[in-house]
Amino acid sequence: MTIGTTDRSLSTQVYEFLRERIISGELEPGRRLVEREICEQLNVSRIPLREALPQLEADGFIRTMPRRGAMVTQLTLRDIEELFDVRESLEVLAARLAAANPDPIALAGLETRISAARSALDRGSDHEAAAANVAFHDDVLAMSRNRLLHGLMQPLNGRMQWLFRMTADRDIRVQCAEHEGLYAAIRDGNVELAASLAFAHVAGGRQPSLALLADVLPADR
Amino acid sequence: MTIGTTDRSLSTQVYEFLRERIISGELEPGRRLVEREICEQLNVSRIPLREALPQLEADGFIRTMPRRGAMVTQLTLRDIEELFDVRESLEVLAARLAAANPDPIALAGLETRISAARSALDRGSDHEAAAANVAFHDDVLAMSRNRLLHGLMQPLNGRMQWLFRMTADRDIRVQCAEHEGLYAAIRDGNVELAASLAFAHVAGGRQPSLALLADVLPADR
DNA sequence: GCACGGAATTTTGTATTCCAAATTCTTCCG
DNA sequence: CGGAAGAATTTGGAATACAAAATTCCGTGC
Repeated sequence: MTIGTTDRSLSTQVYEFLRERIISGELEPGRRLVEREICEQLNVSRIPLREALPQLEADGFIRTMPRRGAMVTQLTLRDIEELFDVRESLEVLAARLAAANPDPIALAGLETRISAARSALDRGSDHEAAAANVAFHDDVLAMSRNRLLHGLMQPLNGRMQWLFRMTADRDIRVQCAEHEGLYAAIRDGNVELAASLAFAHVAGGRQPSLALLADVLPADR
Repeated sequence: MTIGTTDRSLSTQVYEFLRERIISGELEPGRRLVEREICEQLNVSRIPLREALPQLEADGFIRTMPRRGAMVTQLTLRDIEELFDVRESLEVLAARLAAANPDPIALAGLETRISAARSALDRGSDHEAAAANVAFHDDVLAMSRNRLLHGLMQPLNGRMQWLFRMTADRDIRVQCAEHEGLYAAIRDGNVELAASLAFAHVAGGRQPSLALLADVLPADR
C-alpha cells in the first residue's frame, strides 16, 4: 500500500498503518521499528512518522527507549492480567450505561450483530462469528454514549486482539449465548443485570486465556 | 524556564512543560498553541514540539484540528460527566485491588497522607490538605499494583485538576473522613467495603461539582 | 575455535531550511 | 458597515545535516 493518496494527515495515516499491522500481528511483539525502513516503505519523511510514534506509544502499541528506538509491545502475563482487570471494569460500565439508555436504533444494531454471529456459526464460519462478536462489544461501547470510555477501550482491545484470535474460537458458542443474554438485559433496561452479565462475560474468558498463554509469554519485566 | 539543561529527551520535556502549564491553568482551556511561539519560548526546534503534541492529544489535554493547530481542551458538561463515570469505575477498581493486597509499606504511606491532610486542616491550610488528598488517591492507585490502571487515570485526573481546585475546598473535611474510612477498609482487606466507599467518595463529589460548573462551561459540541 | 575490545557503521535526536496549501488577518471598495 | 481580494501567518511536510549513542563487525589474542 502506498500512503499519500487519501485524506487526513500523513501522521494519522502512518499511525493507522502501523496500528493495523501491529493488531493484525504482521508486526509481531518485540519487532523493532526502524525509522528509515518505515519511511522508505511508506515513502514519507521522518516527520509524520515521528508524530505517529508517540501516539502509538500512548496507546500502548509500542514501547520506546531513548536512543534505542521503538519496538512492538510484548505483553507479559502480568500485563494481560492488568488488561483484564481494567477491561472488566470498563465493559461493566459500558453495559451499565447502555442499559440505562436502551436506544431502539442501537438495539437494532446489536440484534444485527447477534444474528450475524449466529448465522456465521450455522455456516460453520467461526471466524466471521468471532468478528461479529468483536463488533457487538464495540457497539455496546458506542451505545454507552460515553466517548471517553469508548476511546479508552479501543487501544485496550487492540492490544488484546491477537489474544482473542488465539482463544476466542474456544467457546464461541458460549460467547454468543452470553451476548444474547447481555443484549436482553440492555434491551430491558436492567442495569444491574447487564452489569453482572458483562462482568461474567469478561471474567469467564480470563482464566482459560491466561492458561493458554502461560507458557508462550515472556516473564514479567 | 529554559529547557535543555536536564535529562530525558526534549520531546518529553516539552510534553511535560506543556502538560504542567495546562494542568495548572496557566494555559487556559481554549488557548491556542502556536508552534513558533512555543519553540521560541522553549528554544527548541519544531521537531520535539511536534512529537509532544500528539502525546498531549492522546492524553486529552489538547485538541488539534487539521491545518488549524492545537488548542487546550475545553471540557463540556458532558465531557465532565463522562469523566466522572469512568473515574468512578476506575477508582473503584483501584480500591478493590488495593484492598486485595494490603501491603504494609503502602498502608503506611496512606496513613502519612491522611495525617498530613488532617494536620494541614488543623493548621487551617485547606490548600495543603487538598494536595495531600490528591496524593492519597494517587497512592491508592499505585497500591493497586496495576500500572495500566495507574497510567490511564493519570491524564484523567490531570484534566480534572482545575475542577478539583474549584470545588475541592467545599467539603474537604468530608473528603478527609471518607479517605479515613477507605483507608480502614483497604487495611482490613475488606474488598467490597473499599469498593463501595470509593464509589460513594467519587459519586459524592459529582453533583456538587457539576452544579458549580453548570454555568461556566461551554455547551456540548 | 572463541572471547574480547575497539573501530566502523547505523540509528536516533535535534536543528535548519525550504515550500505548498490552508487559514487568518488586513485593507480597501462598494 | 459588509464583504471580497490580497497579504501575512501558520501548519503539514520534505530534505539535509550532524552529534551522540547504540549496534555491528572485525581483527587480535588466548
